Amino acid sequence: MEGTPGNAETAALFERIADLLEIRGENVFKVNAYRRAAENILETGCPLAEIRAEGTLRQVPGVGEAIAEKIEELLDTGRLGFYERLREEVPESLLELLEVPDIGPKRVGLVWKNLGVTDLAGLSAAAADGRLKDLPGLGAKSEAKIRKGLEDLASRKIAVRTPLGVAWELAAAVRESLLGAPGVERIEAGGSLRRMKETVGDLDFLTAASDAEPVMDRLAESPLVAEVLLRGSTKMSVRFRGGMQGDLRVVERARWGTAWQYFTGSQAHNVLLRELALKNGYSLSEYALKRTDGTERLCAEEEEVYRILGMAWIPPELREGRGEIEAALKGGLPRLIELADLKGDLQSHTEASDGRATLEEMAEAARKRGLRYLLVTDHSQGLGIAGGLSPEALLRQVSRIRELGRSFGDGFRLLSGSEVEVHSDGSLDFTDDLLKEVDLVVAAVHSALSGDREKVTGRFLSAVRHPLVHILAHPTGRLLTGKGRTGADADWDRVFSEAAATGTALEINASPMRLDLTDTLARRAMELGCLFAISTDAHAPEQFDFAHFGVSVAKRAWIPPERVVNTWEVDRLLKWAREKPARVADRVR
DNA sequence: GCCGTTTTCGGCCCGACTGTTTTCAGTCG
Repeated sequence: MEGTPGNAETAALFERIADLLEIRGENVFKVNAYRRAAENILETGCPLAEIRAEGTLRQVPGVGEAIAEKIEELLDTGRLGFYERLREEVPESLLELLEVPDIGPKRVGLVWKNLGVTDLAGLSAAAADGRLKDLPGLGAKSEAKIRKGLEDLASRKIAVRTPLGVAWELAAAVRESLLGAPGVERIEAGGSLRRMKETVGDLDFLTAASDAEPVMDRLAESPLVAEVLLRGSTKMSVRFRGGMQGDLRVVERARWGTAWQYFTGSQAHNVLLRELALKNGYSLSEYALKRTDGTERLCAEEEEVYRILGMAWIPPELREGRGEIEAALKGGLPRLIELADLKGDLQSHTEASDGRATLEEMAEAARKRGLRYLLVTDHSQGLGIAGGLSPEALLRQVSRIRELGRSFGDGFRLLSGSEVEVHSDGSLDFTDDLLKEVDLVVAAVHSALSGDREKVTGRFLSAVRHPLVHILAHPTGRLLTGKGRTGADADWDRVFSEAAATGTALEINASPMRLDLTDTLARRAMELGCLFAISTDAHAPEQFDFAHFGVSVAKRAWIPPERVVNTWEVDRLLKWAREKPARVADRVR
């Protein structure tokens, strides 16, 4: 590990410690304490170093005396003695065994201590030799399942996590195919898909039906399904073609509320809610709120579950155990942004650069969706791979947009803009004189994102401080699809603080391949007082449909509508844009 | 290891499914 670890690295380290302790056979509550601390550290947007400087480490939920000391050691030295001693005792290569289906920490400990297995190759050999079936608690069937699990893992049939956009489409197709099954009253997807997490582990479907068998049969026979993994009387698991796993649960309609609440998660949210239920004299499960005397209160809708526990219904995007229950109990849930709040879109491309449709087609598509304005932001010349516009081409487009602008009778406004490249020295790809010709400027860093942290941060800072830059496009540059691309490692607290001070909006790019800013970074930016722009980055008319993904990121970041500049009327938006130079001047003074 | 509007000690969410089992452990969510 180089330098001081960030929150994500620290959380990952505590997760590893939890796994290693569990394999060793440590008390499960102690193990869970590390996991809970890891979760909360990961969800905290504020860097641990800063929390420590404020002396409030112990106020992070799940961080007590022992874990706080470990965090301090990590921050001071970049190392953790406790972890280094632990890994000497428990081989770290054992962690890869946890990826195998039907293998958990107990069985890893079992094969390690009894057979001397320390990695996947060793487990494969033991399974092939028939040495697993003689272990206590295992038999021939378990050995066969493990052998199959190892094969599936090796042939990559098992998907890790799937980008939200991909999972979304599969879920819609599955839901559609199950809706017509006999006896089905309602069917919805829950889990991380409903919470709109940027990647989805598996698809969770909940069905209200008088009879579970027909809908299970329907799923089992679906052409989308590659394999049925298990099937009981109310629960079934499948693997879809492509590798995603899916779970189907069937409940009575009268129990829908508790079931959907449970099936939506997150696990951390559910645990907290169930603990709260216990304090109120209830045991909460997917079936009911049960009094200690055994009587049940059924909830047909989620609202009732939350109401009985003394709070308003919590939007799924907030259910991550990040303080939403405390806020709801105090009546302090934020007013979240909704899709209908968006009045315009502030990043779009036409065939002039790398888009697939004309200016007119894009404008028409935006107008049809009820938007009041659209900012056209074709790439600047420096991004040759995307057919960036020359200064002359941009000027031609600006005058064309002004002409077209008069043709919309209903007040729809087509705005001229540019997605201008930020060079490696922090300068922009177009001159100030040219940029003054457009209504709004979106600045983007597309190259050398993985460079030196200080240098990368400097580029973002120059972009944000520029008097003519209004929005910072897809700030981290990460990509979720294909091989993916990790986002830039910058000092985001500095970038966000500067954006807040200069009134520069940070883009939440709604394209499902980007979702950038991420929810946690957006929440940190929110705390630091930033403005945002939720933009689809549409390269074709149908891509305006991406907007709801961006809205969900904003919800997950607890962002209210007034912080999002494209919820504003166009006049206010343009006034804000014109005042950027004055804000920068004030900042420097 | 964490935590407290009954607790600074003694708890720590709840259940389905499978396989190995004479009553339950392990995995998963």
